[in-house]
Amino acid sequence: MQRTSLKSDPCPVARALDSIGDWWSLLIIRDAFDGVRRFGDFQRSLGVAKNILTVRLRRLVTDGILEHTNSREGNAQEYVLTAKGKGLFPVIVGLRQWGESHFYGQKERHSVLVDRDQNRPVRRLEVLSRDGRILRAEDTFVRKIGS
Amino acid sequence: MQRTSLKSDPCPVARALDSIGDWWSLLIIRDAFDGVRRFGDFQRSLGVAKNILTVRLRRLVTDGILEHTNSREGNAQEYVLTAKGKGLFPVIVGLRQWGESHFYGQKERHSVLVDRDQNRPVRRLEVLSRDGRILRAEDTFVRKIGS
DNA sequence: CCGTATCCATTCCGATACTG
DNA sequence: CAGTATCGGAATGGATACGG
Repeated sequence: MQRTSLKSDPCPVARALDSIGDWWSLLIIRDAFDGVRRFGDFQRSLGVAKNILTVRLRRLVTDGILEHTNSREGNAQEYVLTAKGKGLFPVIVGLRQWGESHFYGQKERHSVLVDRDQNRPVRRLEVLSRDGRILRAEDTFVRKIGS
Repeated sequence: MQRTSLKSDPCPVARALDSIGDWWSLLIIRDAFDGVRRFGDFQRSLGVAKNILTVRLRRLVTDGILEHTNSREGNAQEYVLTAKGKGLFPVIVGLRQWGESHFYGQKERHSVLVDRDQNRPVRRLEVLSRDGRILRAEDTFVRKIGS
């Protein structure tokens, strides 16, 4: 039996996770946001086996999240986020802030995402309604379409 | 060799993914946000094998994301999101909106997350600076703390 | 109805050796 | 440097049978 594919799942969350819902992909994407571009740099930064990294990178390229610029003028090839890949920025930020809130003891400090302009931490990620209210899960529901 | 644990990784994203970075956990959490509470309902909704679901639920309870209310007055036990689990709301919304944007053809429609008060779709999730500007990845950097 | 136990196939992952 | 090839152990996933 094969792992169930979620590519055709009606839920957008499921389809998203079909692409990036494994152990390494989101970490690769995090590194990409931090400016990592080369195979060896991903490999050292993540401590992942090279064969695994190869497969993961290939998948991300196939799914249009990374672009493999092989044809740059006479120098090293790179993996760069596409527009689709950059669209995951709020997800990474959300994971980061959730991690900061719940996985560090009182004395243990962690890195912070900083706004370049203001040189201050980024505002906490919130789900907002059209008129700017902060929404919690209880304030929302999923309106199903079609079947 | 065992899978590398990320529990002590310096990066908050990594620690977060150590808890929820597998194929099923985020889908379970999505269902929990949608009001699913019982074992059998998760099982049917996800189509996951029961033994796997058992392990995943136990892990989520251990990590403080779900609470297993066994002691309710003489009736069925339930799995409910804790405060920590509810903190993943922006992440789920981010995944949902990213999935909506990139995995549906022009004619294929999808469900929408709706604000109960206004009965309108929730605002697109954005990363904001302290003064309300919309930040993109290029506008931010990670300030590392300690080593 | 809520799980647990067992079995088996597939996949994942890490280590290492190797190629261009 | 950027992968590919191969190997073995571990984890995952699905099906099914079973117990409370």
